[in-house]
Amino acid sequence: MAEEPTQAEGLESGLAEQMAVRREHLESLARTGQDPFGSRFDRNATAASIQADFGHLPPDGEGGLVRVAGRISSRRGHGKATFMDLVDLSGRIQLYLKIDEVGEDSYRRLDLVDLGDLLTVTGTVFRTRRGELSVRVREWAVAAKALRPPPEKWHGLRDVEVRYRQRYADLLSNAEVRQTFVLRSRILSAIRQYLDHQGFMEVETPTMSALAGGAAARPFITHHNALDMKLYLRIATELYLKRCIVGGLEKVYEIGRIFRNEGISTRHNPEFTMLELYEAWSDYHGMMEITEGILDHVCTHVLGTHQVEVEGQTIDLKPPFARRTMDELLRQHAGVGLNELRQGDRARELARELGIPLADKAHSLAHLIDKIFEATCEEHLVQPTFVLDYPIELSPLAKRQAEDPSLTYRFELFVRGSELANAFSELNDPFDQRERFEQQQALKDVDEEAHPLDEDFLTALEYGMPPTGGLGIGIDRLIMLLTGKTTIRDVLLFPLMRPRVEGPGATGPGQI
RNA sequence: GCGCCAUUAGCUCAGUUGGCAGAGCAGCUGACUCUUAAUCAGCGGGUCCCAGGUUCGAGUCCUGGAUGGCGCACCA
Repeated sequence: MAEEPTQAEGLESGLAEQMAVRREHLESLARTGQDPFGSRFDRNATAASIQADFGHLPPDGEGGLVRVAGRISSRRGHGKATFMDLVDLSGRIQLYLKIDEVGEDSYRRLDLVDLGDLLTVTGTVFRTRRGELSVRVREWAVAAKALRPPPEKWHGLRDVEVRYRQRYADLLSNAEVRQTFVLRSRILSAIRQYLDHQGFMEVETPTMSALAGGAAARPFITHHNALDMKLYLRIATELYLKRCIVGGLEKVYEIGRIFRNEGISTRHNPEFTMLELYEAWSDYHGMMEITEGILDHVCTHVLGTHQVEVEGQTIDLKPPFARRTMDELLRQHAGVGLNELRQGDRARELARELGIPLADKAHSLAHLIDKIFEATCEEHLVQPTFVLDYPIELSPLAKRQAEDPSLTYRFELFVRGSELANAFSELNDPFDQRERFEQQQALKDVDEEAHPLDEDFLTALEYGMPPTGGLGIGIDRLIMLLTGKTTIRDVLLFPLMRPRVEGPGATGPGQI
């Protein structure tokens, strides 16, 4: 071991110096016979369980023996006594180590512990003079040595780029980030629990296929070597799930990853998670009930409240939600109904009047109506609102209304001006479906996202699909709403980032 | 794809009019047996994102680039 800091060390940069110190500590630890990367440790307590089990311990009381493990986040040495904070997923617990109690050798070895190290600890629970529940350590060991210093202990890791690129550093230094992902997991469990109780079965359909249908979006393209064929990553699960309904599975759902080759924004990641469910013998009214049921269940069993706060707005998720037709909303906020928009160039004119920026490509009527709705109505839909009766041009897979063939039995659920769910009574008439596909083919020149014609899906419909309700919920946006986040990247563990170019100045992964 | 903004120590951030690169945390040395953003004394640590340019002199001004954030477009 170096007696004094060498010249070389003195010249090293901050990080290299700190890593060198940690490496020396690791080696010294190994020399004392301790494995700096230990093995299994059977815990009988967590930070939170200690609070729960010994919360009523009197000031002079001494609780039972606990075995806890976690990361050292803070340390306050006092010569022959030391306090440390140990953090696990459940929370934080203070450790108290005194030279008289752990023994001199063990206490000296504490010099080899650095912030960020993972420790296993055995000791009794007591209350400090200041009243804080703590563990009086009898034995301790380094279970894994941290060779890199953790981010700043008080502010945590703030640099958003590093947070997303090195999420592990974000997670280990920001407890609230850990809690967001715990909550996401619980919400997904609750959704599955609710649907399973309603008699739905979870299925898995192909992520790759020769045709990307079920939505209007540009797909990712990949290639299968053995078959030497082009494959698309799915943009929706819809068409496969409906094949399941044809096959008699009656009530199916899939919570799956969807891939869309589109731009990236605070609300868009190239891959995202979508819940789609289909119920035979139901319709879009049934889907409204299920949508309300899912949200009610999650609010009740996960959040414990129906009020969520996002950017200072309070959203009330207590069902039933408002129900408004698209035509009604357009008349109210744009001053023009659907029928009028369909006439001549009215939609295009209005879009221009509203100053809607239109891309260079030509726009289908459906697209223009959608844009006008977006520009005039969406901002008013803050509290949960089902928007009903979408025009047929926007909905090539939805059932046509018997009373008005220009409309479909479809709704979208809006919250805070953005779409959270989309559902319709599924089109089960193979003749109508073929016509709609053909109309989409005609749009191909103006709309590159027009729906492809799926012959096998038509074949399935020809075997007979029962009247069916179908529903899609964007899970990431739901999680954003329920966790109060305004960026999709805050609810995705590993959002897509452009790779760092290697070279001088590059701060790629592993170079924090 | 377009516009605006950001990038300074391991981390969180200051940096004036263009004039020697700063603080807190973390690290190192020492003191301290109930602290909790522990405290006290001392020390080290910089490709100021990269490449050019202007200037006696650039973290600071100009041009180009990289990455990111926000907004727009596309979309869910």
